[in-house]
Amino acid sequence: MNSTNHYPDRTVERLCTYRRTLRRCLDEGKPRVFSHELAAAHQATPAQVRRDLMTIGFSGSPARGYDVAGLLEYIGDILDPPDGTAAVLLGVGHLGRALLAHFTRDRSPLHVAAAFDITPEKVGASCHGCTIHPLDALERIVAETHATVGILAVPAEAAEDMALKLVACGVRGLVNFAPVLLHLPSDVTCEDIDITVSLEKVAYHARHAEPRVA
Amino acid sequence: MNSTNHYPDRTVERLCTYRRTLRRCLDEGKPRVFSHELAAAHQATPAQVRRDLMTIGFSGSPARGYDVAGLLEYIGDILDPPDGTAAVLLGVGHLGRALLAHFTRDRSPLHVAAAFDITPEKVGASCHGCTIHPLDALERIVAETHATVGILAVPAEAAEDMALKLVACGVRGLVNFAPVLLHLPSDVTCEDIDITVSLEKVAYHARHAEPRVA
DNA sequence: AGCGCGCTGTGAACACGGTCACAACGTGAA
DNA sequence: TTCACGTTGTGACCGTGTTCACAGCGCGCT
Repeated sequence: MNSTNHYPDRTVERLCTYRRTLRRCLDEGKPRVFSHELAAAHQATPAQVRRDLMTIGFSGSPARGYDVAGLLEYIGDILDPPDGTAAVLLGVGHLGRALLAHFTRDRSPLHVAAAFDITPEKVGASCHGCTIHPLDALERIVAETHATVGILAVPAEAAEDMALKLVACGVRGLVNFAPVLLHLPSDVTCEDIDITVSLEKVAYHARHAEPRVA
Repeated sequence: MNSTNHYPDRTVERLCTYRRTLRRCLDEGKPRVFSHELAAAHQATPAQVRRDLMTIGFSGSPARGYDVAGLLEYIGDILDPPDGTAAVLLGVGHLGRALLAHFTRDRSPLHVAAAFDITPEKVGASCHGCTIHPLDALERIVAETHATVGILAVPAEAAEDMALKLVACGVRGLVNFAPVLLHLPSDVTCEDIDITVSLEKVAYHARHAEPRVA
């Protein structure tokens, strides 16, 4: 378990979602959870949950389960940098606005620090509490806000350009909503969210599902 | 290769994206492609592409590659029902509106046939060319439009309820944007798109990426 | 016509994540 | 104090998806 190249992607993903359940437990005043409870709240088996917690090195106690507050903090230490994570949004179209609305509502250790758009008449305006900046302010604002991730909500044609601009500013993580593959340096992490593909996949599976299994 | 339970999810996903590249080839008047060209346009190796095409039973010719038009049609026969796929959208908030805008622009064999919302003042209005219906019209309209997939863009608290309503109407595929796990019958396919988790994952990986690899 | 290059098709090996099954152990009851 | 139950921690196993490596083959060049 060296310092670079940490935990597997799938495990990290589940950690993010375990947190939600743990927070709910905390809200409900539930001090301890069992692996099977966490498993039920996710798409997982108890063994999977235990394996994940083993992977990150968190121990529970037999017959009493895992300490909710302790686990929550432990996961937080893994996922969150001490000073929170700042993101910048590129492209304030329909999707960009929806994302801004989402992240101003959503309570999470992540916040969108600034938004950018090329359209001159959008620049200077504010959307869901976030000021829209011109593109040429990107480098300055990324530096000022210490943003480490970028959200690409721009048209497909502009996506790669914008991605490279972000990378040039030092951003090393991207979430890309444009339906194109971005060619990026290997030290940049990119998560593609392709709504059309997701829908087509689901439509396919829905057509070919067996009538009934369980 | 029985009729139910078809191709692996990952393969289907790549087929969706291969189509994009193939359409672009067609637009450019390129009649044939090699596996390494398709691979370069995706996150894949040439062997992966050949394996996918082998899986679906499409043959190319050595030294000339794959026929673009033929492959495009072949994939279309696999992915698209003969009469297209209709989807319904539940929840016309910020995200719902962005999705409507997206799908009225995007040319694909998929279209959003109707939108639904509980808010009385939204009902009856039209958004990006799509009429917003009241929830109690769901069953009728799903039947009329032969919608097979549902898009959930509702708050987390309402998601499971809405999902079950859709399933009761005969919908067997869901795309869920709400940050909760839906408990559904096993013959229903559900794809979760969780933007917060994606961002947290990317932020994590960005923090732990090795400084440079290739 | 013959040759060589470069592509496809595919069995075999590999890697990874997920699951099983069980030993170890703490807790609560008797 | 002792016992039995239920849960954790984990080595071994398994299945799936990806990659390797090479045989087979068609095209274009000479």
